[in-house]
Amino acid sequence: MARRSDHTREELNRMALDAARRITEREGLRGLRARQIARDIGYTIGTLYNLFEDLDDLIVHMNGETLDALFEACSQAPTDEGPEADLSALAERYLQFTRVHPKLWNAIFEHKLPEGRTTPEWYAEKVARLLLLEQNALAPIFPEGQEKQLQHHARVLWTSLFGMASVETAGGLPEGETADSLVRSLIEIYVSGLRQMDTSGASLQTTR
Amino acid sequence: MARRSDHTREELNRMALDAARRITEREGLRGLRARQIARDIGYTIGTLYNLFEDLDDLIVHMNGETLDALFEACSQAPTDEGPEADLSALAERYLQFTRVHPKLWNAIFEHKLPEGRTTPEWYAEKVARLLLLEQNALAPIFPEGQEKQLQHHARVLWTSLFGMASVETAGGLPEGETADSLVRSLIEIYVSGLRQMDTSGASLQTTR
DNA sequence: GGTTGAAATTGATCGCTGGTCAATATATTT
DNA sequence: AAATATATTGACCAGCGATCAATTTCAACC
Repeated sequence: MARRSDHTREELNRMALDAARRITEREGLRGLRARQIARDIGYTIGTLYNLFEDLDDLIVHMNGETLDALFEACSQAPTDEGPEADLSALAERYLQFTRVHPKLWNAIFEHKLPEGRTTPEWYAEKVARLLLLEQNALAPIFPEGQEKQLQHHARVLWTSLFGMASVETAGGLPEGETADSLVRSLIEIYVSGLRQMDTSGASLQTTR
Repeated sequence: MARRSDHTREELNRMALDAARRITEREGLRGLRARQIARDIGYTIGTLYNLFEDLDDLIVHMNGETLDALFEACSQAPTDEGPEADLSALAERYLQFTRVHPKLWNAIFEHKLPEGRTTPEWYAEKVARLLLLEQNALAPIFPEGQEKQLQHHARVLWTSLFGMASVETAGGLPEGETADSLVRSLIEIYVSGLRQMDTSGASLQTTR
């Protein structure tokens, strides 16, 4: 009952996170049990707690990998066909991911660390990286030196996209309505509104 | 060890939901324990399970009351000062509620019923009722007979508002940015975009 | 007023959970 | 070969949600 050297620490980490992902995809965060992960990778619970501080830590790492996969999917979108097209393409990839991996994606927002604990720095970076994609797609709308406005409006679109995806995965849309259709209107109308403000000089106003 | 008749069944229900709400406001859904609720109302766990089917059932009822409170708060907003003003006022109430009761509001979306169970009918109605407020505020933009478009665009704004509130309560906004500021841009720009489409006749297009 | 049946309340109990840790076995270093 | 470090185990703990037989009280009826 001890060192098996069947796998390196890195391999065990991989195996555990893969197992956790499989369970979460199938049963959601609610069905994720430390004991099941351990069983799935052929080790005991003690070994699992030698790899991760606790279940929260493991989930944060799993969610980090989900953010990576989401970024990977979103990165495939073209970035040179104009703001409306680029934003739409980006949103399409995003929503496709949430539709293929609803429970995995949900886990990112369902999971709350206990009072007083915060996500590590690298986690915030994975989140920020995604927002940058939106920002880049929207950038052509704004002249140089309006970074603040660009960031602001990119965030408007990004948080809205999140809301739509969230409501869709929760089954909160009626028959005939989809997140795609909502986001299509959002991009079309919001961006045209932005352009309008731009030509009328109104975009110089602060976001207050 | 039996019938105390200190309280009616209705009173016990109230007490239990109040206790659950207090705990959730303080510690979040994660910290909500059946035993603690029972302790707080001065009864044992068996009695609690005589009142509610299980913890999920109790949480659904608690969330239902949160939706009621949210509706109450949102209903206070004026409804006769034009779409932009009404939508802004509505969003303001909404966001104020999420800021005063972040964990309670979060519980609505954090809580997932186990596979195969669905929320009761009255719950869906409480959700739908809120969306109707948004729809009413937006209605003046649309001529008679464009109910479908109205519903669609109201949903765009409503899901976006949800996304912004959600990101804010999760602490996902940087210094200097707030859900209010995001939602202000959204309403201003989206509604002006809608008006634009209207006068150009483009609003006749389907939402596809 | 006494009897009876229904409803409420209790708390021991169950199977499970996340998490700990002394004991043990293997690998690595000396 | 001995000593040290590390990995692994699984019994163990407190606590969880949930169940239910036993008990007590209430309400209805005669």
